[in-house]
Amino acid sequence: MELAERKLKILNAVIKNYLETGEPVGSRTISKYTDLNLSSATIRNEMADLEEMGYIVQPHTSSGRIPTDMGYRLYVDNLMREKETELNKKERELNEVQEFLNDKVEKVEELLQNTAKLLANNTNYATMITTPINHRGRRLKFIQLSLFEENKLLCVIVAEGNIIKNRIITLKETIDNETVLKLNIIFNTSLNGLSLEEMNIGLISKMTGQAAEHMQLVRDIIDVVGLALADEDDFKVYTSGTTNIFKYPELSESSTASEIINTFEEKNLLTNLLVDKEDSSQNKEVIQVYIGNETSVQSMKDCSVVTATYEIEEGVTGTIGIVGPKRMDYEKVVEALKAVKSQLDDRFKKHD
Amino acid sequence: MELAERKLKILNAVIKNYLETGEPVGSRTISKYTDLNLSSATIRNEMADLEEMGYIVQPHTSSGRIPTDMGYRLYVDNLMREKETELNKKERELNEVQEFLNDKVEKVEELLQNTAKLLANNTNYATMITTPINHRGRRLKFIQLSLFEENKLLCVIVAEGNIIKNRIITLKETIDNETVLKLNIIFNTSLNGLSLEEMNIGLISKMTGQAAEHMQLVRDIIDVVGLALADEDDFKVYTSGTTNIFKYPELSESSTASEIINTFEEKNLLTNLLVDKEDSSQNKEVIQVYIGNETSVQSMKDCSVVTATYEIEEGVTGTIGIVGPKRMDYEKVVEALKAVKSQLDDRFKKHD
DNA sequence: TGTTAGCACTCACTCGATAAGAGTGCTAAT
DNA sequence: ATTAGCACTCTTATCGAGTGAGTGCTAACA
Repeated sequence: MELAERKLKILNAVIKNYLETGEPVGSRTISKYTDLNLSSATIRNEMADLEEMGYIVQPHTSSGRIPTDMGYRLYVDNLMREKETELNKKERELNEVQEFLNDKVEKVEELLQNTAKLLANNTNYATMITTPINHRGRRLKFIQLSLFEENKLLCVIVAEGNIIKNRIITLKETIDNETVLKLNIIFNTSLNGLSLEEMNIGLISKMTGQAAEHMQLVRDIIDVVGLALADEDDFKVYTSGTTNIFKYPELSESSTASEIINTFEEKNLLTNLLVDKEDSSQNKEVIQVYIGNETSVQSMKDCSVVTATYEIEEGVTGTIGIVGPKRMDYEKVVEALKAVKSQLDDRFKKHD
Repeated sequence: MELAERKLKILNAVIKNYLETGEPVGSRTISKYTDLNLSSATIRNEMADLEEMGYIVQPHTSSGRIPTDMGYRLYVDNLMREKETELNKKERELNEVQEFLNDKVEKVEELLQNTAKLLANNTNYATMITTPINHRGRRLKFIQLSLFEENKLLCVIVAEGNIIKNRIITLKETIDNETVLKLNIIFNTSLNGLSLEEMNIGLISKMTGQAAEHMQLVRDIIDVVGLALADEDDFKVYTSGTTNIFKYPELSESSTASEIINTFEEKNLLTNLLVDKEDSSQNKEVIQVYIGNETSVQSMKDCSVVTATYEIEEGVTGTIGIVGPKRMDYEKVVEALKAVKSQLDDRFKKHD
């Protein structure tokens, strides 16, 4: 069934009003604060239709209407206008972000944490942001072995994208510095540019051949390198503004709040909010909105989650997420996410 | 004024009972569930005295009594018995901890996070734990420079205690591998074993003398090393079980809970809970209890904080903390902290 | 045929009154 | 010194009445 123009306008008005107030909205309100010039009785008829179609409901007989998940969906997909009229405001926000992000933040960790905080403060919702990860297998760029103690070998492993990992190998045999130098050369000439999968048996036997006396050590090092490349211990989720959810009565009830906050504390639960959409990779560009049960994370069933993917280079992406009540200000959130996303993209590219 | 034996017993009974139930406790309850064999009327008289002395109060006229902060203090300092009778139970817990901590946890980060979680699950309070930090200035143990890109120099800095940091210096001039080798030798012979303060002007000029063409670079590297040694970016606070506070009605009210959880989210606020006692270093061995306003962190005024310091080697310590309602089970908490502390101490010493 | 005025009805919410229950302080008796 | 007894206080739960927002439906209207 096609929705008539007028119905859409009314639905839009209902949702807009509900987003602001959080109270069920009645026919009289719509009739007054809308340019439709219709009496409340007419609005009532239309609202009854909209209810029958599933876009709005009454919390109890004879109260105003609130949007259903389906109603929100329609709003987000078709009704919502991004506030492109308020260009100056948008630009102001952009500048603020820009200024903030350019400010003496050297470490990625700090940058991301600050971004989350900025976003939380500006939106009044809970936010999260992941470190960027490489979806294609990581390649080894450089390796440096050094003997820094009698029997301890430090392996510094630099992967593509200048991701640096340190591993310490405790030696069973003693080796001299000359050997270390030799190993360095062997490893850097043989392994560089290879991904985990490409380090195969043939290669290993060839390398152990070059350093016959230290077969075992070479194997150990390759193992360590392999594990280090595969290891995603540098994948982290930063959160901020968790307690913002207390600003929304519908989420403040102790059991609800507890579940949500718990999800934010258990970072691995949080990633579920962010990964499932990696699969549906139709368009990473776009900002995704998950309403209520659409999130597949049970504890978020009363929330909406809006995510954006930022990409610091081909195939290396991270996710930014905002969690709030279903009646969140989608326009503002989408706008803010776009601003932060684009700044983040730029920022990384500059520094690369 | 000295407290008579009987008053102490009654106070103890009041507090014990309140810890369990969270409800104001009346004279009748005490009279029945205590071996004093006194009527409720007598208890009432004694309780009136105890109230006058400031150990207990009535939330409103004609209700039972609850302990004041002063009452809790007396309890913690003098009345509380550690459950040494229940040796088997204690031992069981110890074993559980031990088993848990020995289980395939390689990285410190994971170990600490797991410890926090274990403690939170066992106590039903919110927990936190800091990484160990060195209170004496850190010394440089080893440095490794390598050119891993045309104009990018990787500095791997190993400090005492095998704390490893990576820094990347973007070069203004180009240098060859030979120079890097030379620099490595200069740095390792000149700087090793020195703390930040000992890297003085004289030393720097001597070093730039040895590598005359690269004065600026040498200075830059020394700067980077200095910053890296001073930088405590590896100081982290891990938390767990924040949402446990919802299990206690007196903390569940949205505004109270929000403040507490917010403090847990802002890790730097949390450190305030843990550092102020570093000063009063009389006895690090002992477990510290902060009741209500004693914590100096405003948001924790309705909570008690119990902390323990673990030491992985002379001068390198971290802190474990438990936050709960003032009516927390102090005995259990102290016991649990002791168990975890000792396990943690051992664990690190073993691996060193 | 679409729109509107009018009206009866529903439901949540507030407020006050009432009753029950837990606990106290005080007095007088033991 | 201890205790029984009693009047008193304060909280909490429950109930009913009153109010207000909002609806659905019907009948009149353009």
